[in-house]
Amino acid sequence: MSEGDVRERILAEATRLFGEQGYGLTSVRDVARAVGVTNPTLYYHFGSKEGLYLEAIRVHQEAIYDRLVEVVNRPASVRERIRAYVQVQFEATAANRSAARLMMYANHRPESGEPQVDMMSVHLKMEQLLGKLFAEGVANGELRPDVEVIDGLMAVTGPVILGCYAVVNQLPTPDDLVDRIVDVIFRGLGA
Amino acid sequence: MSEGDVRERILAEATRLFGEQGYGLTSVRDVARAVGVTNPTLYYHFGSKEGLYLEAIRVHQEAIYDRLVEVVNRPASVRERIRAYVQVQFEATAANRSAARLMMYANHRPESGEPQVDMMSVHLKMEQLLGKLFAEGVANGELRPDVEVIDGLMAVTGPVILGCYAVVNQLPTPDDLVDRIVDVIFRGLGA
Amino acid sequence: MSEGDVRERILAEATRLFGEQGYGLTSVRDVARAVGVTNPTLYYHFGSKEGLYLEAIRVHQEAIYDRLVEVVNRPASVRERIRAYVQVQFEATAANRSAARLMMYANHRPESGEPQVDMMSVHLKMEQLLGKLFAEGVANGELRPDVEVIDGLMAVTGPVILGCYAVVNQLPTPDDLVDRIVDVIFRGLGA
Amino acid sequence: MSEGDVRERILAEATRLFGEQGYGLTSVRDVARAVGVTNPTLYYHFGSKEGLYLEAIRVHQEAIYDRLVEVVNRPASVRERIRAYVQVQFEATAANRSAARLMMYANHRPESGEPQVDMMSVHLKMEQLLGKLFAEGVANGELRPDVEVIDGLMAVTGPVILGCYAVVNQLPTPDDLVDRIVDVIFRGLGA
DNA sequence: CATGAATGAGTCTTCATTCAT
DNA sequence: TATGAATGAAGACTCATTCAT
Repeated sequence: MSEGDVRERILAEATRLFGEQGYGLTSVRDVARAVGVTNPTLYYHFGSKEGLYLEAIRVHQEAIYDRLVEVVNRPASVRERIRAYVQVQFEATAANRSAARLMMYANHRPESGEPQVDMMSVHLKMEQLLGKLFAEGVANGELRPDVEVIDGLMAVTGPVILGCYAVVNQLPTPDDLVDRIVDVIFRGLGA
Repeated sequence: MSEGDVRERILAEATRLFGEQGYGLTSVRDVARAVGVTNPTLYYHFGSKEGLYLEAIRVHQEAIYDRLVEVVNRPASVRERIRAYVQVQFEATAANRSAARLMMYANHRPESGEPQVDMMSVHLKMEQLLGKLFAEGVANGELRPDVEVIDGLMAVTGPVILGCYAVVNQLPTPDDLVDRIVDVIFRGLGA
Repeated sequence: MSEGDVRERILAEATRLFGEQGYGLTSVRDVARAVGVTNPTLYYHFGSKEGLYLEAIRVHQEAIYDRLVEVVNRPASVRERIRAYVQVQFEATAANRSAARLMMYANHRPESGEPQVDMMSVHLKMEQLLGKLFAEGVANGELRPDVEVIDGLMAVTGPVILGCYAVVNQLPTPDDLVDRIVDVIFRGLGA
Repeated sequence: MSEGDVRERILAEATRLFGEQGYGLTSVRDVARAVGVTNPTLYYHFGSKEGLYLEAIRVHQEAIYDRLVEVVNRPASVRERIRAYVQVQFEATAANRSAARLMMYANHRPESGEPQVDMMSVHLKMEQLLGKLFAEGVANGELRPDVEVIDGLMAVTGPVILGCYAVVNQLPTPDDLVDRIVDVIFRGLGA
């Protein structure tokens, strides 16, 4: 029907269904039916169920990573950039809950039986991104001089995951969640 | 037949396999074979695949929650108890990686197609646990007076999840991880 | 619980369930659960599912045949006895729809795969019963002299089956159904 | 593969097996094996075991009803048409005993547990068919003026069922069965 | 590009039955 | 008498995948 965007529509439905139901419980026919094409059409475009799954993940991984890179390289204070880093992830999650759920799903995938997604390399890339930011912060005095990458990861990525979890599952979140998180990241809880 | 209650052995193998492979890709026969019983025996004891899954989760939820309650009610400073709270979760994770993986899996489950596990109620109970701790800390001056529950959750639970993720996936973690986390929780990253 | 009538209660529930659901779709556990005993108890009393089925049928076959014998041997006109013969079957059907359904079910059983119930011998016995009645009628001038058994069977048993079918399935039937049937049996439809 | 439409061959074997063994004791695999195709092929064409069963019944219901309509609308006396009505049913039964057995089976089905076949609507349609015939007969003086539909049904359908039962089960029947039945229908048994 | 038809392997689940207690 | 626990066999059904068209 609609020109050559069949591929895109398959990816969109696959993202939605893999995210909603998981890999094992989403059948190739589920996806085909949702798109309105027949079964072999999917195989024509993606080769296998696994290929479709991996491609759906890859597309979204790439999209969000690109946005994070852009944010981290902005000319702004480290605090402002950390804030933007958190915000971008929340916004991306809210904008496409299915895709976000799929990423979470892939991250916490079982250690066998499902397609092995290369989440580690993207984690490392994001770690490098944050690491650079922390180093800048330490250098320009915005951060404590003894802050190491591991500390920053715990302080920043932990709350991000929690927040995304809440958004994906539509749990109530305060309006000023991002500011609260940044505040805690910088000041801690201690008196 | 062999030693050990059959029911317990089924639960143990189910925990392992559901954790390793996920719900959808673990077959009832997988579990039965691992235990060394036949298929209907599982149905005799748990009624269905879903019943087995839910029971496996329930048992471990309960076990860890009980330990957390004990730790939070100890006579010690809030800082020490937060430290113990974090440590208990890491230890439990390391002690039974399969069960921990299963809990993570259930937490990040797809929103349909798999058994609906009541993770929310246990989350709320743990939130209350931490909330009480934070209130104590604010009252006795260990915590900043403006700390609210949401802040504490982000600061504490976020790093806990990240750490458990690392332990479950056997990623390298520093020996002093718990101390680093507590330090960041209390002092933040800011200069 | 209740003394020695366990056997009777099993038979009653078996009759009901076999009648309602058929042999193939009624499980031994269905019956056991309905009675409130465990599975092996049924085996203790009846040896097998097939034994239970056959016994349930036998009991009801016997009961209705005895009543028919009694009716046919009454000192009355042939017409009155045919009327009673029809009425007894309708009454027995209405009194225990489950049992009646079971008898119908057994009669129209598939020719393989289910326990072979000896319906033929009871049919023959009832044929003899009616045959005697018809002979009497021919002899005493109540029936046409050329009436043979086959004619009588068609005229009498056909409507009886139809009527029982209606009663079992709770279809509406006229109040004077029996009289109408007897009238048609004797006078036919022709002008 | 082999000649003949696969769908038709499945229907034929399904009719035979459901008729011979009943619904509950006929497995999908039985049918597939008899046709020489694999299990999912049946699902591809009929969606479910129930769908196959209902379709098999529907096809034969339709076929016989069409023939009865044709017979009843012939230009002939009411008696001749009733004779043809009876004969058609016997012939159809003898021509395809499996299908006839299936129709009987479906008619006397248990009231739960098996697919609900809509036998009632076809019964009503046949009742209308006969009703029209009876009304004609009363109008043109072939039938007694006080004959109502219920009388006719009992007199005609009863013997038809008995006769079909005999044919299906290959019991001995006299050569002039149809004439005997018509004779009894019109003249009754009475002197 | 796309499909209608087909399949081998596997899914969860239930069955009638048994046996030590 | 009755049961708790277990089983081998079979049930209906779905899966990812293929191939001729």
